[in-house]
Order: sequence, then structure tokens, then C-alpha cells
Amino acid sequence: MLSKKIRKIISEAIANLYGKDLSNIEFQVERPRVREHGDFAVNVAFILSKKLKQNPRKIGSDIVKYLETSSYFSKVEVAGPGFVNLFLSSEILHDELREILLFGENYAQVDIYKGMKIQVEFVSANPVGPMHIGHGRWAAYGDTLARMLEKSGADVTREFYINDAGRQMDIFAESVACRYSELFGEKPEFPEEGYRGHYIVEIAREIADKYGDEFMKINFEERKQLFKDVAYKMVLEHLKKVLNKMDVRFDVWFSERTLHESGKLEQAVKMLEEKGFVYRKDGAVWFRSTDFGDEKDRVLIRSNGEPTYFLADIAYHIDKKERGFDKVIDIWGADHHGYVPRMVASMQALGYGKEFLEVIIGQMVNLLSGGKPVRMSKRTGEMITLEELMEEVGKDALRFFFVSKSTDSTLDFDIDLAREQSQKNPVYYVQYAHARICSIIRKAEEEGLKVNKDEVELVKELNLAEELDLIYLLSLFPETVEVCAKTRDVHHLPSYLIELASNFHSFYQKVRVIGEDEKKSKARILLINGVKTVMSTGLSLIGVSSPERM
RNA sequence: GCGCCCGUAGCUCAGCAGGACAGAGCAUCGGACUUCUAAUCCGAGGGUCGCAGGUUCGAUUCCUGCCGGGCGCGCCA
Repeated sequence: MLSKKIRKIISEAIANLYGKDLSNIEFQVERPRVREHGDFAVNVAFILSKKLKQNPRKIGSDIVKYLETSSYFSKVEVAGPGFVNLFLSSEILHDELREILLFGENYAQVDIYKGMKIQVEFVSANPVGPMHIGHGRWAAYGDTLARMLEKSGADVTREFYINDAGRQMDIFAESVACRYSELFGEKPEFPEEGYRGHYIVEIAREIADKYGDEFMKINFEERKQLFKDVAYKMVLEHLKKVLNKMDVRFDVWFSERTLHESGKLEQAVKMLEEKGFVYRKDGAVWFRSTDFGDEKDRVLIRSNGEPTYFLADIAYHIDKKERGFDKVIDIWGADHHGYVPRMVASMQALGYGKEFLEVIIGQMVNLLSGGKPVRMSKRTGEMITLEELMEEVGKDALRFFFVSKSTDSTLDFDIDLAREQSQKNPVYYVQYAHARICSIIRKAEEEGLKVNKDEVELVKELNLAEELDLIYLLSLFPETVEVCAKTRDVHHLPSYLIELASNFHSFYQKVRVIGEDEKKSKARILLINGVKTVMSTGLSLIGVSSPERM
């Protein structure tokens, strides 16, 4: 990674100029906002000026003097109040392009999480109905984060927690049983809290199509019980189908029910009790989460003997720990953020390190239609499903859109705008750049212009500013991925890809790849191959395809 | 009332572990296709970075307070 190499060079310079004990001070190697300020800018003079009690400008120029002879840079200058601006030499950029061509899709493979077993749990939608747009955001985000963690060396498990126990499930089964009965002329009373969405009727009809009136032979109560399984499995299959269409695949589908059935809940209580954080009050069993900063203690087992969702969740996380993950990342919607302190408290009570559980809270998605909010309610059933949306705008546009914004911001999704803009979506801009490159390469091959493996040295022919700028931008790819993985702010990658596409389109306009000069042509083919590699690797990280033609 | 998130160009959003004149896409206006895909490019207009203080050589970025918006404060999940 270029910035790391530069960091090393600067540290060496400091060691030589000011002594070894100063060589490990913290400083920034950043990409300047303005092109004229170089490829990289270093703020080390400001940091040193405090320690050395010297003018930063003076320190800067001393460092510049030291670096001037380095073959890494074509120009080094001190600027402004004391920034050291570095301009990369073309040799270094040529080396970088060679590296890209050599490593291909592994160019951005970094090792910051090497050897780490990380679990990412996301979506985890209740299997009582179709997924909505909010789920889509977490599906896209979670899967992309997982891909980036993998690129960073981690061994990642994608997991979906199925809330197949508890009252929601009962209500759901009863709702379906009612609709099913109605299809055969019976009119049981529809439950007060039942799900009224049309999809319930569809599930009932699906069951009727598949099994006929078979379930009418048993009484309503038995029917209800049975549907907890039959209807639930249908929904689950449906969820999997939609997620598959989004290219989101889970390694583990974890059933909450299995925790209840295997006695894991009781075990969890016992474990917390042994640590001394459990007490009884008002007939209920409590966890003293206030010991860990929660605002109030929480119930584990209700006075009626029923466990809370919270207890099941603790048991679930104990199971995660026992499966040997070094880190588990839970992705939750903002409507659950109040739940974080108690969950974190339970992990601390159990003595799991602070690093073990990380909860990422993502803000909500507002669905708009023509600028006006659309309610998303399972109860009334008035909503646009994720599947419908994907059919409208396509998987690529959908995924790109979802991961392009910070998870800290609520996302306004205007369905009409999405329809209207789907052709102008930035994703096509990026994909078009890729398709264009493929087209040039095809054309070159038609004309018999092929670059052999031993001709990689021709990258030396690349000396135009447009060419070198493009390589410079390519060199920023690995650290972009690293930043995304580290900060969990995945949206930096789409921004980067748009910038790369923009630079390429601009390059395309100014510089002809296939031309008179064979060496230059070959060199440029190498260059655009580099762009193609980075672009398709980047797109694949967000689960978007790289079309060869458009 | 308390807690979390947000408030940047007409719209949707980047930038924020402090850094040098604030960016992109869309929209608007004006140019560029007999040449590797015009789903493209080049140019123009457009911003008191919610408001007020503070810390700093330097604040859109950090701190405090206020204003505005979203979400949450169950022996629900």
C-alpha cells in the first residue's frame, strides 16, 4: 500500500534527522483535497514543531531537503504553514500498476484481520411476512461489510437469526389459519392483533394450492399449531429466495426455537447467576444490568414463567461465543438502539471482552412516493416489498444505492424517483466505464493487438499526466477497502468507484488507447486492464455485476 | 424529561480520529459524436457547512448550549 510505504520513508527521515526516539511519533499521510498539493501530504512538521520547539516551516524544509534525493518522488515541497507535499515519481506509479496486474483481484487483499473469525449477523427479519425496504438496506450493507472483512483477511460467517419462537409466531400462525379456513367457507374470528396484510391471504392460498383442504380435517386449534410450521417454512423459503436474488447468502440460519428446546436459556440464567448478577423480585428473575451502566435492570424470566426475548438473545450470544468467534458484529435498525446497553452489559457480565460484541446501529429507511411518505406497516399490510422494489430497479442499482449512504443517516427512498432515475443511477456510470474498457480490449484484439505476459515492462511508456493520474487513483484502492473494513463505513467504496469511473471516462475522451504507436497502445491496454481489475473487484465487493457490454 | 442518530448547493448525499481556497450525482444553462460504446466528455451558475459560544497556529470536522427532524425509553419482540 503506497501510503504505508510513504509513512515508512518519512519515519526513516525523522529518525535520521532528529534521532530514533522521535521516529515513531504519530502523523498523517493524507491525500490532499487539491491536486496541486501533491499525491500525498504529510503533517509531520506540525507534530514535530511542538516537540522540537521549532518553526514547522523550518522542519518541513529540512525534511524536504532530506527527501529530495529519493527516487520515490518527482517533487517534494514544503507548503503553507509547513505541510510536506509529495509528488510520486512515475517509476513508483509504474511499479504500482505492475503490482495491480500481477495480483489482479487480490490487489486489495490486506491482512488486518488475518486469522480472525468474525461473525456478522444481519437482516434477521421475523419470518412472519415479506421483507420490506429496511431489510434490504441491512441485507446490502451486511453482505458488503462481510465481503470487505473477508478482503481484509477475516474468516467471516454470515448469519441470520430466525425469531421463530414467541408470540409473533403464534399470531402469525393464527392469522394464516384464519385465512386458510376462510378459503374453505369457515369464518373463524380474526385475532385482534392479527396480521391483516394481503400476503397472509396469499400464504393461505399457497398452502391451499399445495395441500388442498387437508388441514380442514383437523380442528382449528390443531390447524393453528401445524401452521406454525407449515406457514413459517413457506415464509422462510421466500426470504431465502429474495435474498438469493440480491446475491446475499447466509452461511447459518439460526433458529431461536432450538435455543428454547435445548435448555440454553436456563443455562444462560445459570451462568449469569454464578457470576452474581441475577436476583428475584416480584416473581420475576432479573439481570442486574445497571452494574454495567444500563439505565435499569432487566427481566430475564417473567413472573408467568415465560422467558423474555432478551434472555433468548443472551443465550444466542453465549452460543456465538462458544462457537469460537473472535468477534461478532450485530447489525440492527435504529428502532432497537435502546437495546444495546443491556446486551453489552450481559456480555460484560459473562466476562467476554469488550471487543467481542460490536453492534452497528443503522438508521431507518423512509419510503417515499412522489415526495410523500408511505407507511410501512405489516398490520395494515400496506407496503412495498423488497422483492417488488428489486424488480423495479434491478439488483445492481438497489445494492449500489443502499450502500452508498452512511448507515448513520436515515435514508429517504423515493420509489418514483428510483423508477425514474434507475437509468441515471451512478451504478450505471461505473458499470459503463467497465463495459467501455471491455469494448476497447475487444477491439484491440480484433486488430491483433495483444499484450503478452513478458511485455508488462511497457508500463514505462505511460507518462502522460492523464495516465499517471489514473494509476495514482488505482493505488488508492487497497486503502479505500481497508478504511471501509476498519470503520465499517462501507459507503466510501461506491464514492471511490464513481471517482475512478469519472477519471477513466475523462481519460477516454483525451487519450486514445489504440493508436499508431504500438508500444504506447500496449502500455495503455495494460493501464485500462488495471482499471478494469480494480473496478470489477470493487463492484464485486458491493455485490454489483461488471458487465462487459451495455 | 432522558438517550442515540441527523441538520453541508434547488434535490439526494460525500467530506468530519482538526489542516491549506467546501465536493459528487441529479436538476438548470451553454458546447462536443464520419475516429476504441454520447448510459460519455468539456464548461457555467448555485453554499453565512442549522444558530451561538469555547478549545486551537488552524474548526464543516472536537467540546458546551440552543433550534429543527428521525428513532427509542415494557415482566413486547
